Amino acid sequence: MAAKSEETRKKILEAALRLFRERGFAESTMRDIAQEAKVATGLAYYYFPKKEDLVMAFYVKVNAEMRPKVEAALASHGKLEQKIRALVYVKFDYFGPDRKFLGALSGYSADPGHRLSPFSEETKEIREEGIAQFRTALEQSELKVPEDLVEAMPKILWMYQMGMVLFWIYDRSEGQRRTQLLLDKSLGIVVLLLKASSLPLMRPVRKLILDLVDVIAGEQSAVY
Amino acid sequence: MAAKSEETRKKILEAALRLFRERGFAESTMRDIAQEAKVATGLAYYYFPKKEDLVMAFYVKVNAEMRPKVEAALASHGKLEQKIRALVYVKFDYFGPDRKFLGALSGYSADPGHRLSPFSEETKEIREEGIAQFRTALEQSELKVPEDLVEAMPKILWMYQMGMVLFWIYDRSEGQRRTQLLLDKSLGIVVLLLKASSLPLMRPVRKLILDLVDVIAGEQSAVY
DNA sequence: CCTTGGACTTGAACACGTTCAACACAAGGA
DNA sequence: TCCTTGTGTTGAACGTGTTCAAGTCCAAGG
Repeated sequence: MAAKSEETRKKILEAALRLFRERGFAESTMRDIAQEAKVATGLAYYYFPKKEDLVMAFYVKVNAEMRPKVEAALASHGKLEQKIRALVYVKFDYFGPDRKFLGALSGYSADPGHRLSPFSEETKEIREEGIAQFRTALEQSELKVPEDLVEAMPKILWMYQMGMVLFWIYDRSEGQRRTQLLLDKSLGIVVLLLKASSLPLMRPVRKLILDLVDVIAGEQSAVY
Repeated sequence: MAAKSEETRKKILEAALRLFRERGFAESTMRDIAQEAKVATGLAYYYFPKKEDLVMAFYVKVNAEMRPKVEAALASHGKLEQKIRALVYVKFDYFGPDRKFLGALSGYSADPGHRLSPFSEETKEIREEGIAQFRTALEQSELKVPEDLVEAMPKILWMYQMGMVLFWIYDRSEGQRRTQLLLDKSLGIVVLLLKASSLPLMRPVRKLILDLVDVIAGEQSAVY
């Protein structure tokens, strides 16, 4: 009966997330987690071979739970700027209670070789989904994206979002005011640049940006 | 006799760096290091309370050793673009043999709360020195930097450099061609933007950039 | 009903970062 | 010369992530 197994796995994951939220990631021992789930230490490892895998599972879980909200954000009327803002805020809302716990991990975020990095092979699926959100937002908007930028643009916006989230995670200002400020000040420019990008005059600039995206994105992930 | 103590410290640090280079950071045990230095494990901790402190010491050491080369780079004739490039290359040259070992650590780089992060309180001195290098480069150049940007510009260039170094660390292409490409493609724009920044038309853009720098740099470091 | 194979579960054991109580030793001071 | 003080130095011990040999349990085949 696979259901039983699934049950156990869930029990362990929930115990882990409970402890992570209460005490933080580093402060929660695998022994603690197992005990909280009322199983032997080894069993936690049977389902989650590394402590990191618990985080990975958390990431997948939150991503799934966010999906409806994301769709709602995309379905809402409003200009592109509003939609981008809405997309970012969905993330803030969902990660909100876990901001501190995320901070403990996000050390890894810069290292594309690390499994938990948003740029890693293992997070690829989630990343693609995130990029697709921005593709949809762009398609829905009345904005005319130049042919040569169609592919890269969603990636760029996703990167922009990642920057915001990263900044937000480390933002110690009360209520993360600073992040809001940054978002307010930067989002306008981003959209402005997007609009300006289709000007004929901008052709060389586009070429340049694309080159940069190419160099940066080009196989610059996975195993180190 | 303080000299004896200093001697021991050096012996341990050298053993550590030797092992880090040979096997990598994670693969070198504190026990290994102590043994390589022919001392007890505890003694390594007497001089370097955390394994990280060995890395910190490495960072300080390299920074000091780089200084003459940096000065040479700054003293050389050439346009601003050449100097920036020269500054970046000094770093590549010095960190070259340790690129892999740096990769093992630089997970921390995104976390300003982590001691080893280039944005942390503990690396402040080294960071300031790095920023000063770009200040000098700017002063030496014939470029007229608008008054309101004088303070921020070196910081921006330093950030640009950090980006390049980070990219270089993770660049798995042969001889880090990709990084060279990125540098070639981006440096031109950077300097172009620098020049354009003094145009009267650019005043609002400058204001905006400064606001952004303010938000980002504003106390966004230190203890989490 | 017994057996067998595989999924599931256990707790002890290991390696590594780190801590710490204890000891060694040199330099003054009595 | 003995005592005191402080800097060096030692190795055992602790907590944590992780591994693993040894079960336990159960469904399916005989």
